[in-house]
Amino acid sequence: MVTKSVDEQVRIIRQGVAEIISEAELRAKLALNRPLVIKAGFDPTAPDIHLGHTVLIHKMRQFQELGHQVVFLIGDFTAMIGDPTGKSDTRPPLTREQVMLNAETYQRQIFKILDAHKTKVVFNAEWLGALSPAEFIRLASRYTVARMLEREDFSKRYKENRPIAVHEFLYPLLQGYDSVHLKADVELGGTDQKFNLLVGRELQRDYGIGQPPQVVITMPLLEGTDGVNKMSKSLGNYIGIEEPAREIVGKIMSISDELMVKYYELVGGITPDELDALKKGLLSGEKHPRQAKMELARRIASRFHGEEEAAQAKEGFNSQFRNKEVPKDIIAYTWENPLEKLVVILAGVGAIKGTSEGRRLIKQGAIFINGEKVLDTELLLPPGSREYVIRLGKKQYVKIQILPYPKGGVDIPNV
RNA sequence: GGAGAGGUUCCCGAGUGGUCAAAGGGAACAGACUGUAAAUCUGUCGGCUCCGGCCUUCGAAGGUUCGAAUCCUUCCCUCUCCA
Repeated sequence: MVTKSVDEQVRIIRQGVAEIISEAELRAKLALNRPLVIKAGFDPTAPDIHLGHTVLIHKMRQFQELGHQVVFLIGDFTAMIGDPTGKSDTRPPLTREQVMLNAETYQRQIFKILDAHKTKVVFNAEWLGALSPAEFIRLASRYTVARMLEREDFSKRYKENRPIAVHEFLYPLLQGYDSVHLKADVELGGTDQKFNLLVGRELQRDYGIGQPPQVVITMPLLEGTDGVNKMSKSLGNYIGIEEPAREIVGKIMSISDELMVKYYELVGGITPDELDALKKGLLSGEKHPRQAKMELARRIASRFHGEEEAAQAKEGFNSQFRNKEVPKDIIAYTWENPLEKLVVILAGVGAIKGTSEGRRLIKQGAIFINGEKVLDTELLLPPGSREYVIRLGKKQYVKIQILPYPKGGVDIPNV
């Protein structure tokens, strides 16, 4: 049921978007007062999704809350051809099994944001796989090479004499054909998808779907925790939504203040009014950025792990970093050879990569045993009944108990 | 089919016989400063180390040499241009 006025809807839809092509057309569609078909496509290449992916999903949720029909399209057909975006390494085409497995993961994860009952999940192999070669050629004939080269990615590569594989031209066409098939009213995508989304518009017109072509809405790409590059697994700057709550909280607390506002806007799940209030509060100094960030962290953590875990994560974070307390649940190890070097033990249990790293950390004053800074890189750890609580850097803690030789007889020096 | 360019440490990229574990930048890690902010500054950044060094690395395999990332041979891979 669509209940809100066009103006109200537009205000919510506009939150955080990069571009709407065009807003007038969007208004016209909204004025029809029927649930619109909102399409967003995802490649099932990622085995699990991170916060960056959820930008689109949050936008979908807003549409869903406004009473529209969101369609979560899994590009299983396109994924089996292979990834065409020249930026990444050529990926080996996925097998049917991998695609299905990844698709399942998607479904498990997206419904933490979307309402499963109101979401239509579709696979494009269903119709793309059914296209005959003749229909395929017909589809390819709808677009010219010159127009394809309008795409920034293509034209740049073309000018720079870098290769463009023929099948890469098919990608926008296939994606656009999805819009034809689904009779999409709106297609959502990242800003990097703009060209593809526009092709969908043209194809809809060309095929004549009996309604005005889709409105294109692009969303900004969410920067990762480094604040510079777009969030991606390969860059290691991502926040996975299935990561432990404490990880999510920790990572969000480490982002910059500017980025925090963007996160609020794109994945915070808040209304335009709430966003305005937040910005004002930060500007006037009424709201401390740290407090706002913690609220965001808790918000996001609780979405994926529930209130309770999020609250625990928050508490754990505060006690560790604010009150400088030793966290409660640190990994405990036992070590069976007494009189071993600390660096060897730490490497042995996997807390560090190798003894060289351990020596480096000690030299840099980053290792503490029971609160005391370790100064000697060759320090031996004597056995004892008590566990050593070892801190490495600011974040990492391990507990290690050194077992004495069963027969005894070894001198136990003091630390 | 013909001509040419190139594959260097996590990434980009310099290096064309010894002074090369290999410039510079980025990432990463640590320290200072803090709100575990960000930014900035400093340090580390192949492995091992008795801190003297030792071992392994420059697409792969051989070879020349006292000595090779650098020269030769073969092979694998990537790219461009011409047809």
